[in-house]
Amino acid sequence: MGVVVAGPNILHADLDAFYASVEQLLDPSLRGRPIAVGGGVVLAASYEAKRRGVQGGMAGWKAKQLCPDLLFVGGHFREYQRLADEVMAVLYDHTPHVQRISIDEAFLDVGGSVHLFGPPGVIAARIRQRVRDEIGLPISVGAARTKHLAKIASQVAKPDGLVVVDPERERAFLDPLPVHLVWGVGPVTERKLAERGIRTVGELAATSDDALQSLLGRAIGAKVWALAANDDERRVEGTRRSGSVGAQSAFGRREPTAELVRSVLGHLADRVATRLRAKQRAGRTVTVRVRFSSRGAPMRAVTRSRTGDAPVSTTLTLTEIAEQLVWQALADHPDRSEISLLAISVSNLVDQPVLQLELPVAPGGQEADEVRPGSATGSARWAVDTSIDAIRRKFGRSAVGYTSTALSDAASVPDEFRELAEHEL
DNA sequence: TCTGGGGTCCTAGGACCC
DNA sequence: TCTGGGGTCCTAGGACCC
Repeated sequence: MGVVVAGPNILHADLDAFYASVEQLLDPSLRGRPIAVGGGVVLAASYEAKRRGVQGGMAGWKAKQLCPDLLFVGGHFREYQRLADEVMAVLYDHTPHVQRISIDEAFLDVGGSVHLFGPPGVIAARIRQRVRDEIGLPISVGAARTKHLAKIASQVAKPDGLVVVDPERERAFLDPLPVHLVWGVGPVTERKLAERGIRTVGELAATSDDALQSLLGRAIGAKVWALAANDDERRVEGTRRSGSVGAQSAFGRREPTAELVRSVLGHLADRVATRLRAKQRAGRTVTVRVRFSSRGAPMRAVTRSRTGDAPVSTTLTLTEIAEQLVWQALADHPDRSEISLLAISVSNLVDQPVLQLELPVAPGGQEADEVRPGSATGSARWAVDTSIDAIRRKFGRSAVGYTSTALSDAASVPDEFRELAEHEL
């Protein structure tokens, strides 16, 4: 009589060097060559480039230094979305329990599918084959008993591989791996652990929970320890609704003039508010971020936020609040003369159906509170915004809007890239 | 020649309430 | 003439993820 052990029913499927692989798919002359999507900054690098030390997020000039024959290609961002959606459709063919966690990766629970398709390893192989044959992209898959193990397995499987972690071999699989593969261990935590001589997951698991909590903080320490100890109870869920909506823009070193601040924030507020309205959401908290540029030293960013009583989703109101907050942040740092990035984020989201907002002015709503959708100003702004939304749906984003395109020359990333984020996963 | 854009979660201190 | 303890919300900063 043996103990029944759950099978490796959780799959983590992760497209390899996704943007770069799409470019190599679309243009066969790029195959086998070190390429990077982007320019000023590397958004994605092919494996040929990664082998030479090029990494995502790296400055373009640095990547070129490491790999002189690196080829920069502009991104086909709409293709990324389309192809990733096709891949997800293949995943859904094998189970309805798919949790997409980014454009190019997802967890699957195939426990209910084994009677149809065979054991998890067979399902994983089948998925990889179909994605390769039907779409033309390499995808790595990890199969294990928990999400954490499956995720690590897919990382170990890369590029273009499959790793199944047999439930009896989990400890042997985990112990020799480097700590940075544990979810939640980034560069800072990795360094702190290394200072204590902790480099492998096995060493991490052998450290006491208390010691980790005092080293890393209560929550992080407990979480990291639990994962290293192979105690992961998380289930594959549906895709969650996001708790905030934001946008940012980097524009190089600039003096924060009223014109610059107004035009950047107008553009950002337009993007954020449009997305909020499309989701029928609005948020009570507005947060802005200002990144100061400084020569030599690492860049410092500060945030300022304000939580109001009424949820915001109109472009003009969001612009006004953001402007006040940015000037507040600038006033707090009179020594800094140049900034390089502005961001707006709206959180504390609530549902705000269109119908509710189209109701007549609420009693007492005529007062000065411009934020309140029931007020005269709020209604007028809402009406303007929904008209613009409708025109754009019909004729495209550039058909009408609040702000000039003066800044688009300076934009380092095409709007298409930003739109990737606007697509609901 | 520094470093894109979209998110989540945690911490710590303070205000405020009971 | 001193001061409890818990809970919630807000703000700011930071680590981390893709």
